[in-house]
Amino acid sequence: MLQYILLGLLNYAPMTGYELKSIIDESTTHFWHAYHSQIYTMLRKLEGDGLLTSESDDADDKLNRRVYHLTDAGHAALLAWQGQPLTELPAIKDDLLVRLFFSGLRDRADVIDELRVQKLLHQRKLEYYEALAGELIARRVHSKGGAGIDLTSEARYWMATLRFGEQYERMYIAWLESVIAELEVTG
Amino acid sequence: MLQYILLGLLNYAPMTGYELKSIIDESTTHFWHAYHSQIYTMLRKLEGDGLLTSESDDADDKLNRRVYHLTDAGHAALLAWQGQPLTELPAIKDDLLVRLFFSGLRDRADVIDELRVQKLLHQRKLEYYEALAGELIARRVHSKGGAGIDLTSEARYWMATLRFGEQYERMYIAWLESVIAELEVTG
DNA sequence: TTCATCATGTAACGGGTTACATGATTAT
DNA sequence: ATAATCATGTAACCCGTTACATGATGAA
Repeated sequence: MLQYILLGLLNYAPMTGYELKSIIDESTTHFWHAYHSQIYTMLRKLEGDGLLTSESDDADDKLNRRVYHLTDAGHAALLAWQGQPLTELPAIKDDLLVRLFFSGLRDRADVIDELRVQKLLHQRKLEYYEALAGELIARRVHSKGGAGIDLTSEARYWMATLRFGEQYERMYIAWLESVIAELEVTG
Repeated sequence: MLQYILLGLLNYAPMTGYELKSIIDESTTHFWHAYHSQIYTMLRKLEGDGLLTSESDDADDKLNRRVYHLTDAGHAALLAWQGQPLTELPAIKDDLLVRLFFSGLRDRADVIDELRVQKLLHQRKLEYYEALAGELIARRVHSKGGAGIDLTSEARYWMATLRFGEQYERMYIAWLESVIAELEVTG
């Protein structure tokens, strides 16, 4: 999956690995994160496969910046991936649910404490998403000066993933509250 | 994480790898799945670490069934894991969100088709969860013959993870519907 | 007898995670 | 000066995934 994220971002503009990492950390990281060690390794691999080219431009650039560009083959690979729609459900892996599943042995108070910490973390994440959505909208208003009609097609999809994040966090918080309430009330 | 699932299940009763796999496929698989190749390998490892013992009982058992038991050290490891509460958010990895994020280049109709397929899959999953919840409740009613008051502490937590699954699917379906609606309406 | 299910393993490969490693530039 | 940030890599380890491999039992 990481390879398609890199191809997808480089389709917007040529970039260095560092820039790719920064953009990922502000966007896809919420549904697909990656370490810089993975990114640099994958960029070299994609270059080897002919999907990218790189230039370590300017002899006077002592930072060894390496700028990657999408090749025609890379663009084709991106389109090919998009042409094969997902027909399965993405799997969930969630440590907290595993822990909760086996919590029959634990002190109820300890379980409640852990759930309360999770609730706080999810509330913070929700606030972060809401701030991000606000920025995206502000940027659009600023560049267009009008009411919210003409999102570019990219921004429309970015907003959709952000709304997912918000609704996911709201669902998670509501669920945590219901579990906490049930554990608190019953003897 | 798999190791704690195995320790947690063997805390209920001694079992074979095959039985563990079957139980996982009906319970934790919704938030943590595992292949049989992983399970058998991990069981051997945990035995090597002294957390489990195994007996390939009965010389007349030609199926080579190997029954695993939790040791005292294994029980202690389970409690130690439970004693260190989660203080981070479990990461999300979701292919569909990656695909949607980069869908600006695609035909809107293709995107809508893919989202509709996802909606169907999530609806099926939701129905599956609802059926499972019904079974859990029926089993409780049957064993107690009365109104829903005395879930064992285990069943209470199992139901909580099931409710998570239901609410997750409902949130996902509602979100898909909103994205589909937005894509259908706008030119 | 043949198929589904029971039952247990190994091997190869790929991807994720942590740690190691180095050095330049910019702001305080 | 010194810390934060920019910038790029390698290596070891662990885990997940797919495929290979074998054989017994029970039901149709």
